[in-house]
Amino acid sequence: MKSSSVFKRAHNRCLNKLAGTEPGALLPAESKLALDLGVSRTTVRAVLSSLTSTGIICRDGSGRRLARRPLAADYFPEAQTESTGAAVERRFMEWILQGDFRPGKLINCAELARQFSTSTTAIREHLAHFNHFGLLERRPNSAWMFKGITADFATEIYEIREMFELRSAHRFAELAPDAAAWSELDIIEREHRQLLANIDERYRDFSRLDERLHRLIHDASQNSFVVNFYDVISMIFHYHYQWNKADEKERNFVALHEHLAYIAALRSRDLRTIDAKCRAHLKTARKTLLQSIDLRLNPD
Amino acid sequence: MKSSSVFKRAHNRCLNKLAGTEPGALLPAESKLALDLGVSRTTVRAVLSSLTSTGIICRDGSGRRLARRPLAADYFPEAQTESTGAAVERRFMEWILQGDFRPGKLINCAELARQFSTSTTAIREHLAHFNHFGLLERRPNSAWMFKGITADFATEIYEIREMFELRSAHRFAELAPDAAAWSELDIIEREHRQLLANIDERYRDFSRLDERLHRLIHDASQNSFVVNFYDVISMIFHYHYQWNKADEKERNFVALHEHLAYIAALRSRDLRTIDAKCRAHLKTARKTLLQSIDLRLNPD
DNA sequence: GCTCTGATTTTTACATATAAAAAACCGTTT
DNA sequence: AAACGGTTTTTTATATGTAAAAATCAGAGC
Repeated sequence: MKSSSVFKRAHNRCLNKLAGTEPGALLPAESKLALDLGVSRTTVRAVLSSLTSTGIICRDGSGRRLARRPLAADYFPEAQTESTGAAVERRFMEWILQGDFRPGKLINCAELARQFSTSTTAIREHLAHFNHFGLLERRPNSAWMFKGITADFATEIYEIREMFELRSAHRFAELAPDAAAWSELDIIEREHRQLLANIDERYRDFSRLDERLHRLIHDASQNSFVVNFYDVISMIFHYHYQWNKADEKERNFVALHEHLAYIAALRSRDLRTIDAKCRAHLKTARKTLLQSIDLRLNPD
Repeated sequence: MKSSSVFKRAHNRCLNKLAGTEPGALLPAESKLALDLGVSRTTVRAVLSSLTSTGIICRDGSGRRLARRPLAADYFPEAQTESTGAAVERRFMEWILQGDFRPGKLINCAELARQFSTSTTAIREHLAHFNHFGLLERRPNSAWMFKGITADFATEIYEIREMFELRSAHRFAELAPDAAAWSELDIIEREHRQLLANIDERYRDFSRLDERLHRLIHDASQNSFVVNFYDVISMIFHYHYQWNKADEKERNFVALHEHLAYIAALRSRDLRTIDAKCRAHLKTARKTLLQSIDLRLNPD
């Protein structure tokens, strides 16, 4: 059966909205809330009905009013707001990064389903995702083969990444001066400087900023294959950031400066400079990833 | 329940092998046959047991002998050898190419399952494949959106294809002179010339040759992302070949000559010439695809 | 030892079943 | 008539069930 993660997520998001509302105030219409929370009116009604029974809101004719401010205890635990699919993908990545799986290892979904205590249907459907990422290879009527993450895999990914990012950076430089991307670049640059000013406490915030910058650049390619490919990079990086904590502050410090040089190059619109700064940064990023992989496969 | 397409395919392939065997001859061991037919020994035993009961083979101690030559009536119909998944993918492509689906059209899998008379599970699992190809967009808890095949989509694909194929062609030129790919290229070239000699009758065989040449070149990239991307190209082309029959002979004639120039460029190992010939051919191929798309979206 | 076949166990592919969520439908009210 | 809330219908996500196919086990013969 389906877990009610959509309901629970909407419920928590609704509480967040209500936290900024004065008690006694009238709530928006159901359809407005549905649009706002990104779910169907059916789910909104389920949430409102739940909030009524816990006494957070009360009916007033055909409308609803906030009865009291929501408390921390009114929220569903964060873990219950994750959909089964998202949980499978997260757990799978953690599983292959933490367990020691050599490339070539066979993975059967019956066993995985038992280990993750879900159904084989959910496993099958979501492992297909990693098949597309190149992490798994599906062999019909048989077990899946775990293929990476090896140094070769990283090299292949980076070969594509460099092609795509250079192309995207060129496109970025060609954007009209009034394009929204330029002001987003300004904001990102400012956040880089703020992060550098507090590097000692905030160095862990780098990865989110890294994602934002590179995604902005890739978006300029206007090519869905390029944009989708960044999802692969992003996923691989996301999980490896969690693994390799060695010299994290120093690495992020260097990367922040490389980003600033890259941003300046984009602003100059000089393709040669852009290529140079982009390549320099990607080279460092690849080195970091290869280091993480080496650390994981050959822990000292 | 699972269709026995694996069994039926193995059964037909086994009959093909037996057609070249003298009656009375001893069959290979079960495990040898399994390896040969690419299925498990369990399936081989099921096939052999079936062939025994139809009197095509007979037991001889612990071995088996061919009793009579197989007839056309002994084969399972071709349609039954297609797995459910493959059938769903093929039928879906035919459905979107033949029906008039404008980009943005919503597709729900419940309806598709009814139309294709399979289960929603099979539909869901295989539509995910087209999600990865960029033909569909999955919207959680809701219907799928059909995105292409539009002119924009073709342009995006060709942007990537050009990047990947130029890179692969360079790698191809750098292969050692004794690499197997060079002799495969010789064979492909010879087949091009043979096809050109009989262009009037055999022009339809071009698409298979096209696939072989480009796949050979992409393989030289040694990059699984590049190789996998060619699957997308291949699929799009495969279905559009079936659609656009206008000037087919002339188009294939031109393409064959472009291929020969491209092959000669690869042999010269001169990167400039390779780039020129590769670009020229891809430009024509893109034009053909765009024409097919236009023909489909705006039939005269 | 290795290779073969026969029998048993496990896994995969897919159909079916069902709660969660979306969508559609339908009077009311403004 | 557009917006709203109540109700009903349909669809999605996923758990469960099962035939097909793979994998494993076990004994026989060389």
